[in-house]
Amino acid sequence: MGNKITIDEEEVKKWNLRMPEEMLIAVANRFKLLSEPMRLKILRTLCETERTVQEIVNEISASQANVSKHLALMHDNGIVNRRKEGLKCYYSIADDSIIFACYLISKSVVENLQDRLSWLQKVES
Amino acid sequence: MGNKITIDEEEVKKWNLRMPEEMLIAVANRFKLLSEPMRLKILRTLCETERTVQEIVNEISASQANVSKHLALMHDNGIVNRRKEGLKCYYSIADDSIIFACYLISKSVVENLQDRLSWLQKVES
DNA sequence: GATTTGTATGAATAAATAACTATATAGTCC
DNA sequence: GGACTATATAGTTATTTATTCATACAAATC
Repeated sequence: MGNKITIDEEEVKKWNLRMPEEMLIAVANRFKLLSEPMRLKILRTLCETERTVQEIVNEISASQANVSKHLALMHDNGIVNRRKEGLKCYYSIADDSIIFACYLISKSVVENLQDRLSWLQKVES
Repeated sequence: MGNKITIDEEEVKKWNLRMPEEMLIAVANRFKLLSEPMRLKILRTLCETERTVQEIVNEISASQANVSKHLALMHDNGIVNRRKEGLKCYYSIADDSIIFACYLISKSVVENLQDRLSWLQKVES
């Protein structure tokens, strides 16, 4: 029946606190990982369950080399897990907070679009 | 006393749903905005309250031109507000979900670092 | 051991962009 | 209008990186 995630707003504001430069760069790097549509597509396929490279290649239309490189990058940065089984290599999401961030941003982007649409409708009428 | 933000996990999983290509690109673009340390620094100064360009330039050490460009970019993408008052131009955060995302990712990055540290300590001992 | 299959990697190319310098714009005050 | 201040913009450079093609590696099967 739907688990709830609860977060204290006070805690959110702590992001505001001074943070060493390298921490900030680490955060920026993590965002950079999420800033490519192709990687978001890959992560989306991993939401349901782990997948092999080939499965991902088939789902999204992209070259094997490209998918493999993106997966390697995400693995190096600890946001996906790798599990080898014979020839196949299964990848899965290692960090749920990333999916959460995707959800937040998606929602915000949609709301933004909706606002612009309703504004357009007002202007047109 | 802290307000609580509550989110349904079921809803989070909806990110998983098919999403038109352009939406995905919009989400990626928003992440890209957050993927530069300099922009995170700027956003951080805006967390407390609105600020002028000069105030930001003084707080973080960066050139006026650079700060101005980053602000323009973020304004064009709707994540900061612009308010002119005479010569000065006040910027503020337009989209709180971005701060929330920063919080989430920061937390995850810190935990990740802590894990690596404790792993290192185990190895060393 | 040779072949096949799944995945990774190296080199090359093209595109995006952060930062800098110099300059322009725009509002304020004399 | 002229000087001054705050902000924005143009042009340039250097760096990063997504993608492609070709090839290497590694495990399984024959």
